[in-house]
Amino acid sequence: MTVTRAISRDDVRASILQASISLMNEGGLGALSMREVARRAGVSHQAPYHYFTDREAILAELAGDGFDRLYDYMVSAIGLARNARAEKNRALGEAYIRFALNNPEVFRLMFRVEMCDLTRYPVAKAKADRCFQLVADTLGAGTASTTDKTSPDLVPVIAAWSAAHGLATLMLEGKLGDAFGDTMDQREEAARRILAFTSQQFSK
Amino acid sequence: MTVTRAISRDDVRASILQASISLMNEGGLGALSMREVARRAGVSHQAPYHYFTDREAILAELAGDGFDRLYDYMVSAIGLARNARAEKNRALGEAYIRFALNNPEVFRLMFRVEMCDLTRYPVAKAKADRCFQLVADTLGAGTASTTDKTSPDLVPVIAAWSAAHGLATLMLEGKLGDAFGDTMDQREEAARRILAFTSQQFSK
DNA sequence: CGTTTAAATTGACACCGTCAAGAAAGAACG
DNA sequence: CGTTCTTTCTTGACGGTGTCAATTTAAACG
Repeated sequence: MTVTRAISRDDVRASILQASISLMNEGGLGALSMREVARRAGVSHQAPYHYFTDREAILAELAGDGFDRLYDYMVSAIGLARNARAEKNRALGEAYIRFALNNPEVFRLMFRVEMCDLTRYPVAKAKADRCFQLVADTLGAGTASTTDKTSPDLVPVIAAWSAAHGLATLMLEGKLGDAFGDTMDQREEAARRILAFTSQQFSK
Repeated sequence: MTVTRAISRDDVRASILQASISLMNEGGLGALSMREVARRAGVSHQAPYHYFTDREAILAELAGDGFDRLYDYMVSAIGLARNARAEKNRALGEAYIRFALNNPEVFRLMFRVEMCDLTRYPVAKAKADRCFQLVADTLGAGTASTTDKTSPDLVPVIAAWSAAHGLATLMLEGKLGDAFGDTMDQREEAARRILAFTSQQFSK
């Protein structure tokens, strides 16, 4: 009945994931190789295959974690915001962008289909869907035909989501140059300004 | 004085690029390997290194081509649009998204800094900047403090650009699911609707 | 022609992801 | 205790990659 073991199966799995995370954050997703992960976790180069079917399965797990963290970011931001629709929406967008800027590599991973195709990883997909549902529920809370909950008008929701996602992406990839400063604080402040403008326009 | 040669140096270079393009379009950027490119171009595995310093240099060239094509997309769309600011803006956004959907792989390449860091490829960077300038000039043409051409207010420009870019990205990566249909026409039509909404909101 | 210089090739190295087979270790049972 | 069985891990191999180095081929020039 295996009560106490020096190092449990879960420990190895966790150390593999931990190695993957630090590798991703240090050298980007390109530096996350199966063999280097194994090396860092102190196991043989094949051991990770006993916990993940292949490299993409590890990425899917990391992406899933990312969606969980993004969810927390957004929930807490919504909770803190003043109780007006426009305020909630603005807070949501800011949280989205803050997450992206603070976790660039995992954000990339979460939104690049060729890196891990979430349709093949149901649990990660569920975590992603939970995020999208939260976005839709929050942004769509005051839309025209929202009386029937079954099919709210997705157009305004996706429009707003696109605005936040596009801004996050462009900043992440350095496409906005240093027009808004180069420190993290300056970038976040710029993002806030741009998002405030969008949010204001979208509030009629 | 080398007048006519059976196959010129430029021919080889062009065939290498052509192989790269077809490889990218067939199997994605991951399928674009130095050796496979060489194989397709009918040269040795090392020959491409006489024309491009490394893999990233090829990608930079492809990205540059992409920006040129995007520029053409946008210019022609602006030219066709009715002569009102809102119409031009809408046409610009539609062209942007049409390009992304029609050229997914090169669009990804153009906006992923770890694939080719444009700061290290000045000619490609210039082509990119030309695009961004066109966007800024078009979108910023009627902004509040646009009297002084030196520093127009970038906030509305980037807000609108983000909206289009985010929509393109989300569609490209399949994050919008099949909520808007799965054929190309349906997707484009959906993009038009969403963009129309955004554009309308941004027009006050 | 020979000589010089550029171009292209072959070969090697260190990685990578992953399949396959074997070793080690532990649990179950007599 | 020993034996068997099963799960866990390792070692080894294969074909692929990007790229450096040395070498061969081809072109240009005198």
